[in-house]
Amino acid sequence: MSEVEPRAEVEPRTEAGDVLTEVIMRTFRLYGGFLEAAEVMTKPVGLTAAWWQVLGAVLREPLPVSGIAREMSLTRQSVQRIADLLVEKGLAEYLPNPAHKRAKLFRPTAAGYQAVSSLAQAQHAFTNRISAQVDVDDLRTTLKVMERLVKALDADEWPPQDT
Amino acid sequence: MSEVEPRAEVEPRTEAGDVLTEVIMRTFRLYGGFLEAAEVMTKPVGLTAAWWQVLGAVLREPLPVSGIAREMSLTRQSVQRIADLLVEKGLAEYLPNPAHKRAKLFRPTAAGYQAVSSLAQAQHAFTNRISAQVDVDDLRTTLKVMERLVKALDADEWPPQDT
DNA sequence: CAACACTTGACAGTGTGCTGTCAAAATGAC
DNA sequence: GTCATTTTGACAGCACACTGTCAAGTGTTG
Repeated sequence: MSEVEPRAEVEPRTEAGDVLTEVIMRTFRLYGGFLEAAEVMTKPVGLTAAWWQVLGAVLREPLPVSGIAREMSLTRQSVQRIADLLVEKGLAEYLPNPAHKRAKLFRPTAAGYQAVSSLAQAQHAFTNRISAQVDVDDLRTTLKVMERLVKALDADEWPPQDT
Repeated sequence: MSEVEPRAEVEPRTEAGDVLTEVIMRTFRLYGGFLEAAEVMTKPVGLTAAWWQVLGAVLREPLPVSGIAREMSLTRQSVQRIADLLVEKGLAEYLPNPAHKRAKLFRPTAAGYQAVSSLAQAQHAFTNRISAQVDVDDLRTTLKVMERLVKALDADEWPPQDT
């Protein structure tokens, strides 16, 4: 066929690539929609989506702030701010950490547990309601594809070609 | 069957609901991943993901800031800030609007067009690369499901039951 | 034309996440 | 035990999107 032209090489847009572009746009819309739904759910309980997430990370066992950040791949600083707010609102508390003098353990209070468990209710109602409107097998396929995509993205540190 | 117990009614967690919960978590991860990819792509061009989005909205025809905001369901204020920055960087400009004295028309400059078109290249390379790692039919199914979910979310303004 | 409602840009403030820097505490190597 | 490295919390600053308020401009209606 024709020779390679290394400079003017125009990327040819595959069909799969076009579908993925559409998927990406839906991902953004869904992200917004799910976030909004989370805010609707959390409002009556007096939380925000972010607080819910942080509180949810320490339901099973207390963790230092930096540990929470690591577990959900956020920065210490973001989690710290929210954790302080949660303590201020009485939904969580800091415990002395026998293993580390600075890194106090973070844990929900009774009020915190109660808020989260009532949110779990709302969340199940929500996911049941929405998922009832799609084919379950297709939904499983979707989950499988999304897992593949997450993996592909993680592996795609955009290796600068052949270096 | 058993009578209705309107108060203590515990939501029973359907299987589809559980799958959707997983899908939601992947949605958040993918959102983060795609956003990061966009930032990697835009950095060499001197843009950010948000700037790209705003610039992309006026490729075909100039629009006032409020029109852009409306088209991409953002607030006027967010778009205004970015539009001002883009003008400051010489990537876009304001034109007098014959139809409205205050609402100037926003449009990319030649430099802006060039930046966006080079980004289109990078974006195609990216989507081709990633989409090659999943089954195309499954990807189409995913798109279909996501469209259904977007629709379901939009319709789910959480109508307070029967009011 | 006058009075009204709506749109628009400007300005101020909030929430969420990020990066960067610093010092104290903990850890690991020697 | 000592010293360099890493982890951690605290503090400061930035990007992005939001809400709310105000005045100027536009349009609609009587």
